Amino acid sequence: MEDLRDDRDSWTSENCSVARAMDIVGSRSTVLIMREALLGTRRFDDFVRRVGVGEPAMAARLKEMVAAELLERIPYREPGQRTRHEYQLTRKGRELLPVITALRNWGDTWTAADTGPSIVATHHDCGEPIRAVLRCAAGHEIADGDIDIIAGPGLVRRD
Amino acid sequence: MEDLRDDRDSWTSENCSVARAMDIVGSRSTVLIMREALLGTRRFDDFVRRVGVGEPAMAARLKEMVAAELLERIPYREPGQRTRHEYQLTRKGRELLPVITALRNWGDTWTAADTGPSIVATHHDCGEPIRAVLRCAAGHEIADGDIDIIAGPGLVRRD
DNA sequence: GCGCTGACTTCAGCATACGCAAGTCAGATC
DNA sequence: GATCTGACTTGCGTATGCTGAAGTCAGCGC
Repeated sequence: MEDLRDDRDSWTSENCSVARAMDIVGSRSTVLIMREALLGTRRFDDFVRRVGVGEPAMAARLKEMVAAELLERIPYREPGQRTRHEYQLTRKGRELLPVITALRNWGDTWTAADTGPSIVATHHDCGEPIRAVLRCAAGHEIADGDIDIIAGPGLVRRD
Repeated sequence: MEDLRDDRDSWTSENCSVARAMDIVGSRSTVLIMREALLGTRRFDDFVRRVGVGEPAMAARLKEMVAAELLERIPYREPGQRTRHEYQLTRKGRELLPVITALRNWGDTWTAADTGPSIVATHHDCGEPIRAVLRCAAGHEIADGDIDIIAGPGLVRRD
């Protein structure tokens, strides 16, 4: 099987999933909102306070994220309160957890404060810390050089 | 063990590894340059052509990334050519692979073109496709609700 | 029907990111 | 010493992201 890296100029980066993903979650505040949402935050002013971004920016970001279907705007009502709206993660949003986790792992390793990480995600069943790792569909763990890059159905070749 | 999500307002998001990571790799073009670097690209004009960003932006980005120690600027010389410089991944840069992979997985699933993904990373030994997954240090695979969030040494509490 | 509150919106103003076009610069080839 | 080329830099103009301060709006409690 030919490895695409051997002839990098025979194909283009049109139709790149990384680029399309970055068009959606490419800004700093969007990622930090996802971090908070994955920690359970749902309300506008909690997002504002915990992410540390201003109200206008937050309103704009949340609107984008609802449009991108990362979040859903859902009415709720507490007893004796009027109807309000909260922002719940969709499945599409929840599935960004490996991205955020990988980012947190990397940040913990390479940009750590001298005090160490502030929070640790652990496995509920055994208490061991959780990391994002590479694994193949057969269950093997992937070491650094063990990867081939092959053509998918959407590859755009150049000739 | 107390789960920090139960009392989200008792601690702050200062010292957040995700935020610090985003300060370094938070822009679209930085991520796309990392994608190319992980595919083996090393030279200035190859980056310009393959990432699809202009020369001024590329020069600025590469300079930042060298300063952030994601890339190293290394002199090389081809026979009959003058000395030039290429950009090689450092270990710090190479360890962003799980982040990029998680992002590509997510993009393939949720933003796919109708044609399907353009490239697939496979395990060299068995040929199966590779994904970024969550795993705990004891080797268990992590399902969606199986995560606790506990305090790390660097947590900043609010009182 | 008035105040309160959470959830926004509106309005400057600034900083960064990017594009395009053109210019520079160093050194190997001729 | 003129030419060529890869690797940038300079100089614009535009778009996006953010901040801070102030204003709006929809009800529930009184």
